[in-house]
Amino acid sequence: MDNIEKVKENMPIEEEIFELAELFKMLSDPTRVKILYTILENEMSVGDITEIVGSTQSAVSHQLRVLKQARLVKYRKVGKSVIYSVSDEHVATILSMGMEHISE
Amino acid sequence: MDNIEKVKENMPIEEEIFELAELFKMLSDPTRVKILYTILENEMSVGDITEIVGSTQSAVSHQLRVLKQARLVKYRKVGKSVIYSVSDEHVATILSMGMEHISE
DNA sequence: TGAACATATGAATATCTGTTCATATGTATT
DNA sequence: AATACATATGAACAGATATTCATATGTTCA
Repeated sequence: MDNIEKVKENMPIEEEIFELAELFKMLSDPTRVKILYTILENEMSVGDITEIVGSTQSAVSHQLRVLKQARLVKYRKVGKSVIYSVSDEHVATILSMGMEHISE
Repeated sequence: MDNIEKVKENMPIEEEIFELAELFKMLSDPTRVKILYTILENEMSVGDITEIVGSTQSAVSHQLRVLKQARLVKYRKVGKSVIYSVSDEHVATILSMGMEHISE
């Protein structure tokens, strides 16, 4: 068996490759990364996230929707506010892996 | 000190956020992910990569350039061929962290 | 040197993405 | 009910991105 066949066999299937790329795509925008860091340890309202991230309310809301669809964040409603948090412990791990990589 | 201030203090600086997003952007395209999986364990010529990835030679070459600029891959020339490999052990870790995340 | 091969590159194009602006929706308060 | 507040949403736009096609560059071998 040559190398090419060996690699082909160990290659994740098309769908996994696609989903993986999709996951990283979620982390490929500075605004989204900031949002995730913001709510990594504390849940936060959209208003607070907006202030911390330093973008507009609309932009933040749009990005929260993207993150929500990817199931990277969850939310609960409290009165007029909507409070977001990271929905998955892996997110922190992946972010710090990445951070470790770039700080070298 | 309120929560907002606390989060702002722990937030990575703008440049780190940007670089981090940039790193993940490299992993946000299926073709690039496939290329990286291909050369994760064995170095491979562009021709072999092209066959494994199942794209065109040109597309693969363009993406290799992107990965090269991000210093995620390195290469050596052997005769007419150029042989690429992953330049950083972290890449494997980040990929499998991501893979672990999606397979749940 | 010339032909064949391997890879890189540039231009063009179609698609995707993030932001902005305006406004809608939903909730609390008076 | 009317107003103020918090968030979401849709359309439009500008910029980015991946692929394709054609071709250039560079290397080997006859």
